[in-house]
Amino acid sequence: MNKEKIKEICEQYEFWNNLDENSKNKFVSETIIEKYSKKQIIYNPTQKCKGIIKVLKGNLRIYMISDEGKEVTLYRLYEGDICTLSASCVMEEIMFDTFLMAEEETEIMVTNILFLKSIMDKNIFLENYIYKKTVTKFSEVIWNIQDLLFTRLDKRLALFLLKQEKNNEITLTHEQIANHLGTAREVISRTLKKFEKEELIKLSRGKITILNSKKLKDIL
Amino acid sequence: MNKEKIKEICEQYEFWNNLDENSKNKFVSETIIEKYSKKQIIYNPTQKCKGIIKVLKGNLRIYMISDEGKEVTLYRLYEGDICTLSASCVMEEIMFDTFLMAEEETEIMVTNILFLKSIMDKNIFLENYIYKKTVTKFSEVIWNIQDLLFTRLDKRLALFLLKQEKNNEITLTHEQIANHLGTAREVISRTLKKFEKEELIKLSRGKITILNSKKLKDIL
DNA sequence: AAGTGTATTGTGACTTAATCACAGAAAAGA
DNA sequence: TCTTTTCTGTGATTAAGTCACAATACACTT
Repeated sequence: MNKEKIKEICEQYEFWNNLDENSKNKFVSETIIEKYSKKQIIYNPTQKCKGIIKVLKGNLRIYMISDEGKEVTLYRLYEGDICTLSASCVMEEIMFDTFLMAEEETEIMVTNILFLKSIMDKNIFLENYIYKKTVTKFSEVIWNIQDLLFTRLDKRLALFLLKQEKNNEITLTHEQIANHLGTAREVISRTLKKFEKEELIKLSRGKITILNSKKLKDIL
Repeated sequence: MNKEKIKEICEQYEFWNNLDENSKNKFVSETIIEKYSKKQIIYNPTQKCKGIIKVLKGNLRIYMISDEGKEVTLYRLYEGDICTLSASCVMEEIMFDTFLMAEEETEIMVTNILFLKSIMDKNIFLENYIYKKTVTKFSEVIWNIQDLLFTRLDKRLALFLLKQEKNNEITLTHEQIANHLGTAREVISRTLKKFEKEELIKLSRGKITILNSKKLKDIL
């Protein structure tokens, strides 16, 4: 019965109709559902490669770790998204190690990498699908990094607040915001304090209230 | 006779044997050789898409320009390298604009994009080749940016000097070095001056001489 | 050889952001 | 209520980018 659900989701893959009947069946049987709890690491470079992941519930963070131990978030995946970096061992072009963590209670569907490898040699449609998805995400990463390099932090923060806001409220800690924007918590705290002094927002523990979204937009 | 040379180079493409005879001939006839002088812009986003480029001589710089007009170099291509970003219009996944400039006297081979588009729909091997090459370069970009984000400038500069050195000499201006490392000229000048005071290098106009490469390596 | 213009380098002053090191406040748990 | 943990605030310091301009070296003319 679980397999039925898996099959249904697998059939949505663009390359699905380019697989032969045999491969289709094997694909489903080589695909499993896994559940992870908040902050649990799904994949790290010391483990053997995992395979293609599809997010069914929750969200994932893909990040790198520098020599000094600092993390850079490359991107996040949400419900319905596909992760190919967890299958990076089939792409010899990729020369850096990534980590994968569940940010929330998360449910994913994983297709075994050895199986994928075995059909990729015969099926270029699958290979192409993986590379295409990877280009999409890398393009996103490069775009974000250019923003990070060139846009002042107050602008980025203002934009982030406006994007996250629901009913003029953002329920995130400064730590979490810093993590999303790729900076340090203190910097966020200070900038938020500056916004508060200008009466653009009101701060409280774990929550930010937007008081003047017009002026906040002016920062952009 | 020029076409003979072009054909010869085209035959090295990995996807070549996956083209039919007709496409092979058309491919050659749709491929031309172009020459550019130093600092000449080969491609900018306002132009229509160019096509796949192979560098025959010289080198290219691929870069983005921020809203405020600042440049970020994504990567450079040298003899034998292939540029797929100049064909980014066939990859809808790419969401940023890039520029292409000849850094030296440069000779390139360009295959017309409209022709490529027409066979890409029928030929997944070509499509896959382009995506694969793009992943390779993007992987490099992400790697470089992580270095830029996390490694101190003096380290990166020391490494750069050691890499560029020929007979303990580097014949580049501070401006050029800054451009390679993605920073400002003043910062390079100051850091070099610091190195000179520590007697690691000797500075002269347009030239840097390494005096103590051991100590320079210690910085890393 | 002197004069002129351009490219290159040097440097002080200032700003932004990252980092370190705490202190204090708020919430959660026992 | 007391204790512990999480979150926030803030000063001090440092790295790097930015602005503005001075000083030098070289190339080219006359």
